[in-house]
Amino acid sequence: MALNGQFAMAVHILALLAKSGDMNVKSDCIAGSVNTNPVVVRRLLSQLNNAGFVSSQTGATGGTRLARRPEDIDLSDVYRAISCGEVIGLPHRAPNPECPVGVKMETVLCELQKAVETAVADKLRRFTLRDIIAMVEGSEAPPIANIYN
Amino acid sequence: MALNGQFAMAVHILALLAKSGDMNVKSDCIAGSVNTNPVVVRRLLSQLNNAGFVSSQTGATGGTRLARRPEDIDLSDVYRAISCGEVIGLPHRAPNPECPVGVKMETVLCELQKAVETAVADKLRRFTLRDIIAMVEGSEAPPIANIYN
DNA sequence: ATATCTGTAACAAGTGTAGTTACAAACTAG
DNA sequence: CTAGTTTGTAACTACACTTGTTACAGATAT
Repeated sequence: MALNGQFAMAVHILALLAKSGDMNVKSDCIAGSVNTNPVVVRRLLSQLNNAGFVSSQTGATGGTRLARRPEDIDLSDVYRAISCGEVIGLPHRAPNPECPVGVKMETVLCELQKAVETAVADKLRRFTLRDIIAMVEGSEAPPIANIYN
Repeated sequence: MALNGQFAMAVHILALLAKSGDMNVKSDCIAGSVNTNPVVVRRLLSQLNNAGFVSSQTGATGGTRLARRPEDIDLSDVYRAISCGEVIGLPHRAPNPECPVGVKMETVLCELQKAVETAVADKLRRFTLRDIIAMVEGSEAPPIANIYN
């Protein structure tokens, strides 16, 4: 399974909150849309809260709402806030230290990893939450075409 | 753990083979450098063989060698050949079909996934196996600086 | 006070990867 | 042709990670 199904869920949740404006949305309600358990939602909301994207209230009329404007949240921020796995995973066991190639490969792969991670962040930075809800709302001719640049 | 530790290992192996030229390299030897089990190496070599990157021989003087020139193999090909997981994983459970936002999110996230996957491939395409061994060999001033563009 | 919701801990279940052993098939050398 | 070596692959175990679920304490509005 995907390491970062969490990221997809986070975007889903944030879009939901963005569309709800100032209203407090309950984890039960979110879970209904995402089709999962409320606790799973709250676990993720906890991370989004720490990152300052949302703010939650306990109690009878509690729930969660967006803490920033949708145009001020871009997906690279979200990607960073959610502890996703790395795009290019490095091996668990380090290479044989007695093999000169192996030792060098370790640093090369590490640089490569950073390069790819940067490319992903650059791409995600092009999308704000506002763009996402525009895509969700516009049934015809969504700005999805702009994705490929 | 990382879904695609396999990709890192594939690059390591291919670099090793590239440096060995026409010589057959045994899975035991590769496993020694990567620091893992020969069978794990052979499993991965099997995928690289299917993709046409390497060719193997059984028997006494057997082993594996590169089937193409290092400058004709780029890392996006390798990434595609190795069955890595997706960069952005989509949720296993589909969203609630009765939630209009959820349904729309599914397609938006799918487009987003494709966009990121494309960005990764574009970045990896910039590196051939020849570039990788240049990085491994050059102890000073490797072309790693070129990674960030 | 009571009802309701969040935050978090704890646990079970399912899944995937890595490591390992074992063995058949293929091939070379003498 | 026989003996030795190596690949290719199946089967199994161990480990780690993610998700789903239950349970409950703390906070808050009515």
